[in-house]
Amino acid sequence: MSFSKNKKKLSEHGLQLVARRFQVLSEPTRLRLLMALEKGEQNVTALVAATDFSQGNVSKHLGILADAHIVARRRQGANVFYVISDPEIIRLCDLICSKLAKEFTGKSAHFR
Amino acid sequence: MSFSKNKKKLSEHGLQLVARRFQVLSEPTRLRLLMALEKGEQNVTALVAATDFSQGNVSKHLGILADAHIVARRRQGANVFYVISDPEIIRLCDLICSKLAKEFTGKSAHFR
DNA sequence: GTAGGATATCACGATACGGTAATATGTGAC
DNA sequence: GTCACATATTACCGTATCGTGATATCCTAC
Repeated sequence: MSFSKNKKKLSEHGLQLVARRFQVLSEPTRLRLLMALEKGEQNVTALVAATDFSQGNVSKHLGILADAHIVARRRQGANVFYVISDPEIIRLCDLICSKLAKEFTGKSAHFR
Repeated sequence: MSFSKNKKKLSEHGLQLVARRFQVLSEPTRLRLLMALEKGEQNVTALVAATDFSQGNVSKHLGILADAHIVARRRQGANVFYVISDPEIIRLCDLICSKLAKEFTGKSAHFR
């Protein structure tokens, strides 16, 4: 794993950054929020309604996604709107998803 | 995030599977082992020597990677050889890595 | 059979993370 | 200014995970 197109070796710090990026994507709550954001930009209240998570919890996870530059914040009056700022992340999730689907003979057992 | 090419919604269970897959990739130790395995199939002893992790720790993490079908085990006498069974995972790591590199103005600050 | 190397597993303590509930901060209407 | 709404943050607890050290299992040579 070069983790780099020019085949340079990753430093310890670089490795931790990559690991951290994966970790941000490793929580069902955050993935659910990203799925909700696929429909487009939404404020926190809408995301709370869409996911049935608590407001504080949604806000916390959105903050984590924003810190990782996966979503972007935009304040508009009293509302804060979030939007997916890195669409490639979605392709990445789809890749994992289709990969997992192939690992099951009953492919659609976990999807509907 | 459809997480599926045919745009079907992910069930709760499916979501957890995707999250778990990302979680497996979210540990520096496991990423370092994958980097070592890029050179080709190796047994546990070689991986311990290459990484300076304890033998028990290496074995544990290899087991996690094997459970996720990212690496494959092959027993040969007293030795057990591991090999990357899903090369696409490496491309995925490289993608994240180059993505991170772009987020820093001093791109090569964390790589050498 | 025994001995030794290679690998896996177990028990433990430390640390990190997620969810909840409460509280704080920010914003616009008035 | 006050009030109400929207969002962020904090403190707490429960749980999961990591690394270590010791031990157990597996395999081969003899």
